[in-house]
Amino acid sequence: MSPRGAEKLLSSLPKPARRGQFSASTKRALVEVAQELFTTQGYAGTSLDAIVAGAKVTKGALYHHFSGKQGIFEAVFEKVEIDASEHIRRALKNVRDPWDKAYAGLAAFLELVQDPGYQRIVIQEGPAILGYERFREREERSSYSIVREIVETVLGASEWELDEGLMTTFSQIFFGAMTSAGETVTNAADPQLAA
Amino acid sequence: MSPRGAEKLLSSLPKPARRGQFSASTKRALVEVAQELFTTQGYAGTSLDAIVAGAKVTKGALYHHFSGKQGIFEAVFEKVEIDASEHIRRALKNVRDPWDKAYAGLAAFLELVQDPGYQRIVIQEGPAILGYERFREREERSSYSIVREIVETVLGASEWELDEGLMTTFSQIFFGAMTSAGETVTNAADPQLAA
DNA sequence: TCGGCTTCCATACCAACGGTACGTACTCAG
DNA sequence: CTGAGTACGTACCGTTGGTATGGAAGCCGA
Repeated sequence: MSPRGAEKLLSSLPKPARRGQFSASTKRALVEVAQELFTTQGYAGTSLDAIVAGAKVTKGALYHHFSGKQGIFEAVFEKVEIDASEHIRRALKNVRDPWDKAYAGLAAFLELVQDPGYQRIVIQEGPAILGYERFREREERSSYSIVREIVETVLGASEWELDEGLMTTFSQIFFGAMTSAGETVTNAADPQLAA
Repeated sequence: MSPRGAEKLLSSLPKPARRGQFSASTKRALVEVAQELFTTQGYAGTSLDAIVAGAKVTKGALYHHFSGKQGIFEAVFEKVEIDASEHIRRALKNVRDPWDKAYAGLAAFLELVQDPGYQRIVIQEGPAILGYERFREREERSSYSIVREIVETVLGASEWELDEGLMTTFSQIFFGAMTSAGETVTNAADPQLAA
């Protein structure tokens, strides 16, 4: 029954759909659909065909804007991280006291790791897809830098002498602890202990 | 043109290779080759054809012993984790003092995360392949349980009153911190600070 | 306004992959 | 000797990521 030949000529009006005037938004549409699918189905479970179908375009469009599957994942990853750091910075906006700031940041972070999108794309699949090096690199430019910032503020407010390298180390360890703590379902005892 | 019938009568005997008497070792051979390839090429970069070629068998054999690609990865993952916990337990064997024990365990763990195999299979690709839940589950049964053990010893030796839930939380956070600390290339300052 | 260049995208197609169906050689209990 | 079960091999399929080709729409200098 060779399925070859007689295709879906009935494809209806192929729809110019999005052309020309929508050209710029095509990229955004692709990223949004990809984010949704990557979050729900995972990276391997999401096919490019599914992405382009959801965005109402074809693979030609995808490969025009991105380098490939990794490329569009990277774009999604970046978007998620940007949203994340914005989320945290919003929570820190109106807090002045260093310790309160640390607490607010921690609370916001714990909210973050609760989000399925962040969890799957950043924590779970990020390292495997981007490679560990690039993953850490990205992380440092977003959430970690915030942690570092807060640690600096807190330690700077105290009267301890602060060694540069020591502070970096402390930030990293504390960041790891926070991630781990966030993973355990946020029971109320955690923040107090971590603090 | 039913391909049924006239098959490859010319199949020649392509080497019985490993049959019958090696039957049990076939599984081990597959796991070993898979471990090597997963470590060097990564999960996605390793094809089943490459694995079975390296083990001198065919896909039929692989699918006889394992449920699929995920199945054989899981076997490799398990092996790596077992080797890892053995590595740590060996380092703890002759140490009696609680604090020395903690230090020895930490040193062994830092050695561990330096190993490319552990790094790639467990840290990097493990979560993405097995899913985060199953990954954590496995982790808890191996390295984490050791941490917990040590923490219990140390805190038990001190004169602090120890709350069960609090100790669990502390163990988890400390475990996260250790992982994070291990990730930063082991500079000599780390162990002292963590202690 | 006309050709050429670039951006943006659709269509057709391919090689490779994971997975399956089925056949076959071997072992062993009865 | 025979039947069931194990341990594979082989051919094949559907889907996938990726590419080659080319066409329509907008700038753009002449």
